[in-house]
Amino acid sequence: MTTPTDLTISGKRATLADVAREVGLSPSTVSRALDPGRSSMVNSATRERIMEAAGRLGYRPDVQARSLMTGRTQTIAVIAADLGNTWVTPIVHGIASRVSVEGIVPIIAETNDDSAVLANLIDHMLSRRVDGMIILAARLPDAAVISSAARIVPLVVAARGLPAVDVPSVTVDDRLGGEVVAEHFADLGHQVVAQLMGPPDVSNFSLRREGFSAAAKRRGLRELPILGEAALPTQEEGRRLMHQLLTDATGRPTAVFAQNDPMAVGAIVALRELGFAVPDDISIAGSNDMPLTEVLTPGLTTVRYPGWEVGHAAAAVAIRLLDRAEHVDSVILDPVLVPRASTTAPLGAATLAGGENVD
Amino acid sequence: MTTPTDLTISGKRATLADVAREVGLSPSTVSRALDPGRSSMVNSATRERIMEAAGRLGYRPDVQARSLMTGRTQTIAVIAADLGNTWVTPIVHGIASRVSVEGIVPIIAETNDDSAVLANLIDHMLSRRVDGMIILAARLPDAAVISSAARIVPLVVAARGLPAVDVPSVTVDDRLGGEVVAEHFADLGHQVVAQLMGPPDVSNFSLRREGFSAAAKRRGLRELPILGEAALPTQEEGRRLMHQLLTDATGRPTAVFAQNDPMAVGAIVALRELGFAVPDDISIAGSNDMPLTEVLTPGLTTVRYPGWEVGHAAAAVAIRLLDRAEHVDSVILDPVLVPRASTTAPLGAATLAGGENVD
DNA sequence: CTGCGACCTGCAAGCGCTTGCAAGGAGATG
DNA sequence: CATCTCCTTGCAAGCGCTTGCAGGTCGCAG
Repeated sequence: MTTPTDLTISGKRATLADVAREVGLSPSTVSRALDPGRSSMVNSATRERIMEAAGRLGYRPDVQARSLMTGRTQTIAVIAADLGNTWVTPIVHGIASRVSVEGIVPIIAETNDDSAVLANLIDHMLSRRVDGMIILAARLPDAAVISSAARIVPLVVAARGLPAVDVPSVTVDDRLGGEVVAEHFADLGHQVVAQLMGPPDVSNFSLRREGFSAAAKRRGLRELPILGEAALPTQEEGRRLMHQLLTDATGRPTAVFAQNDPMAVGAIVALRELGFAVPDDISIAGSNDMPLTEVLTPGLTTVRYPGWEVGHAAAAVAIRLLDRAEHVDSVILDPVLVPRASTTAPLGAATLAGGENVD
Repeated sequence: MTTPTDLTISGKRATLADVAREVGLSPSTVSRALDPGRSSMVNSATRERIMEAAGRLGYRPDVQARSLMTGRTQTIAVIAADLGNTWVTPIVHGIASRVSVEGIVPIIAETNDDSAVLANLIDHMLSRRVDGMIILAARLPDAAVISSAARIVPLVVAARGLPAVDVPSVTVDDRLGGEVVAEHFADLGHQVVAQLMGPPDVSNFSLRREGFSAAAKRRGLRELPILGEAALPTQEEGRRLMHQLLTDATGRPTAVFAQNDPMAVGAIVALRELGFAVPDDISIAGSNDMPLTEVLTPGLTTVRYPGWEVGHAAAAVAIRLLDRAEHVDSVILDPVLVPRASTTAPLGAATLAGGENVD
């Protein structure tokens, strides 16, 4: 370090003025010389001197101060319901990947699914003058809050569509996700099927239900009525619903669609407890393609949820928005079925007896 | 909205001066009235008027501008190697939880394990005047870079200790993590054990190795020599190493410690391919307690890695640091063994089907 | 020799907020 | 009634940077 100034933690950093003084020029000139966009305005010899001095003093532009003038902070807020949710991570990852190439950096916060917190957070982020905002919510956030925020700052909703509000969103076609599972069951030759329903106020689940039911009907499958809903889309609830289904249903399905992977795992656990074999007695499919689902026994048939892509696309939309695009269309990505060992063609009815005597 | 001003996207937001004008006071007074810490300086009646006007105008303080004066941006940088890594997520989550209660918000970025990128990112974050920095790296980051950054900004390294550099860190005792597995094997009565080694330049793995070997020796177990190392700590590499172990080793272990869960899964896959039963022929333990390891068949014995706690503690250390604490001690958290079905007492030599006669 | 761009550089006015200091007024005190 | 204090409020000077505008120099054509 050739820096003459104190480098301790409290030592002041070099400012534009320091550099200017060092080379005997005005701050304006230094400012221009250091900005690649305007450095052509300054004599190249001077520019050299300035850059040399800047380097020597360890000058680093102050992004805060700059943004005060320019109005851009080069930050984007990412507001998630719960960072602990497995589906959130890849989305955040995708966002970070996309924005980082623009020199924009994501600021993250979580709402814990509390809409008051969400409103506060939006407010806080506006205070921070973020250039854009991406909201990641499973449940429907307060539409009024969202749309009023959208009027102030470029905003995109990811993972969750917002019907009837003119805010661009990036979602996965959950309806299609349900359909492909039903199609898969039909292709395998199943006739009687059922769903294990997640919390219905989360659109992802209700859309999967719709898609599954519609495709099942189209393919002439008999779908047993949905007996109950999971309070949370967890393994425990999946297990509970599977028990309920086998106890109370008016018929027995040969294939069951659990609306996410943890619930599917719970369903498999339940079946095992009751002495049924998966997939021989009952096929099970889940959704999301969580890590390790492939190595479960049996490997879980599931629907891959392209989280990274959602994040990437959401960031791209946000960027287009803050580049003053008038209107940007929402993006809908396709989920894709990943068939594995937990689904297979149904055996004859005979083998379905209480579970003993398979094979 | 009673706001008379334009609310379109380009409309200016209300500033302190606007509020001051509205109530006919100076900006200074308004500033004081709105800061809970100094609002006692202003007459309570005036304060009421100010707050009312602020609310009416939809005034929101500009954090950027404020930080220009105060020198604090209320942000903390979180620099991770790769947001896609499963162990990173809970740490980030823990960090967010801790800092949010201080009104601090995390800014995240990833290095892709590239130390040039790391240096740039640190620079960039300094430009943004972050109040503190938390570095999450699996591999040893350049110590010079780290320690010079630490001189400028409160910095803590998480998940990874930094020997010989005076920078506080928050880590999990990986050595102990290895020990508890060896102890567990010994308690079950195993005599011949082995490890599947992860990339040795990642300290977590080399420490696990040390711990395991030391404890094994202490308990009188025979540990087969480590034949090779994983290029990456993945399932595929775990599978490869397990094959290699059974082919080349001078003896056959009855229990194997795979240094993380994906490798353990790979090991199980390999054993299944070779016709060995887990845990009856060979017990397998992993490390990290990833989601779903519990429902694998067999449930995977593993070592729980307290990621959320690491993040939380790292944030706490950082906060103490930026509150001008002179020196803050590093934190070391204890991993804990989660015994499940993939480990059991060894059977007699006779039952070791594929293997002729170990023991 | 005058005039006119082209090219560089500096001035000064902010961006929206904080804060040390001083000033004004109202009570309180001797 | 003069003096002192406490309580409120305003002034003004920034924090570190950008930017419209003006001023200066120089080369060159008229």
